[in-house]
Amino acid sequence: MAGLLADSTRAAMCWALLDGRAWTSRELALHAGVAASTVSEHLTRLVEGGLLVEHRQGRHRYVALAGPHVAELLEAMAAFGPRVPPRGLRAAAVSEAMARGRTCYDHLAGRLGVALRSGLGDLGVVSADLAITEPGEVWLEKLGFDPGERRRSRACLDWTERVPHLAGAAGAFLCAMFFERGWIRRIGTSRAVVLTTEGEQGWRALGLPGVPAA
Amino acid sequence: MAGLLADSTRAAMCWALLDGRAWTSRELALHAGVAASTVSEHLTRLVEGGLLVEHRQGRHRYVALAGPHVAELLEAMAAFGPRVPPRGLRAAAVSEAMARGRTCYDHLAGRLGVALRSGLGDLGVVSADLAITEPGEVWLEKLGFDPGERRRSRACLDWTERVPHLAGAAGAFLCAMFFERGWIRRIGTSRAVVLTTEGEQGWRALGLPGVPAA
DNA sequence: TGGACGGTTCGGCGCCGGCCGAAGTGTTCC
DNA sequence: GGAACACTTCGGCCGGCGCCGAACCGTCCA
Repeated sequence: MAGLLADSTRAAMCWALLDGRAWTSRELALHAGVAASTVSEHLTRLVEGGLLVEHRQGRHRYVALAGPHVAELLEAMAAFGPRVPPRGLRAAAVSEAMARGRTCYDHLAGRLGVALRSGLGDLGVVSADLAITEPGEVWLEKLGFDPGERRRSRACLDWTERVPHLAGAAGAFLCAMFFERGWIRRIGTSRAVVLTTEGEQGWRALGLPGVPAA
Repeated sequence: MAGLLADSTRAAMCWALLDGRAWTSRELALHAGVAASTVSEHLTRLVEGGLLVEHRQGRHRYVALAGPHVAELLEAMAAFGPRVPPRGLRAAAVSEAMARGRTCYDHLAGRLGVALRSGLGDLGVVSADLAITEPGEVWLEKLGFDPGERRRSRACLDWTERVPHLAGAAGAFLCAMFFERGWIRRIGTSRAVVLTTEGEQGWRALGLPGVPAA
């Protein structure tokens, strides 16, 4: 089973899927730099292994991570790997952008994610264990969080910061809200995100301390 | 990095080390059914990869898991694997014993571990998020738990039950206490454990509901 | 000071699996 | 209907890696 993630090409594909979107087979082939036939075989194995789910539509085959648990497993494993410094100016810039803030499947990670978590902790919305407190639930509902969703939040080990951050339903909700309100913006098509000026204002308006440096 | 766990021999070795003890190179070779030279190479790679730590003593080389995080990663990955039914009566018996109750590195897992967790939840010792509550802390201290230890408990995804159970300092403390008081006993030299009759009495004496079936 | 023993290093064997290109299937668009 | 396109299947190549046995190095014990 671990063999599924052992291959560098498959790992690259899963890593790309961590942006939470569904990719087409061709896109993954381009991204991974291998032939379409190779990707096809890999995808079949990953789907059979339960790591990915597929969704066929016309002549396209869309694949996505099978769920948040897969994303969390991936980031947890990445936290193990040897911290290889990126080679080249361009790679270093990309790496720095990712470390600053990024999406992790459906929630925020990187320094931005950690800042959000610690801010929520200061506000008393979540406990030190990343459980949502009762006042925190009220606070979230005011923002539009549906209490019918699973109340249980989840910790997700941050790949760059090596610190847990907020995942689960609440993490996904806040990330979506940040996007909707234009508080964060993707850098190109990557997973990296930046806090916009509106985002900084919103950050303060929520009462969150310590606006993260841009 | 994931390649370290991809090989079945290395996986078997790590799996054996999940009992929390330090094994010698020879024992692992016997267990895995490969030559000593092969094990030696595997161990070197696993140690370099940070999954294992070694401790040389005389002509022996003891290896153990590098920490609880490794154990949790292993069980989390095992929870993914296809539930292969064991082949043969003997294998089925072993599997059943493991599912009933076992140690997971330094804490309890299996149905016994899950029963413990839910019992602690009913008592209000831990929250639904497996965080230790304030009354829970008092409760644990009465049993001899050192509050100086990290208060943060950890969730560990149970391999057989697919449900999180109590790991971390509190989980390790309770498991050690159960052993000391003779409430649980290892079956042979395996990770599987059984609740003794003293254990059943103790279970009730603690006020835990639902004594797990023997 | 031998011999037994645990562990390591090295050379070589064999298999597994990732990769590609070519041919084939189904879909969409003109 | 035909052409372009996304994807799949198949055969074959090749590199990597797990495995072993043999030789070697230290440690422990008589």
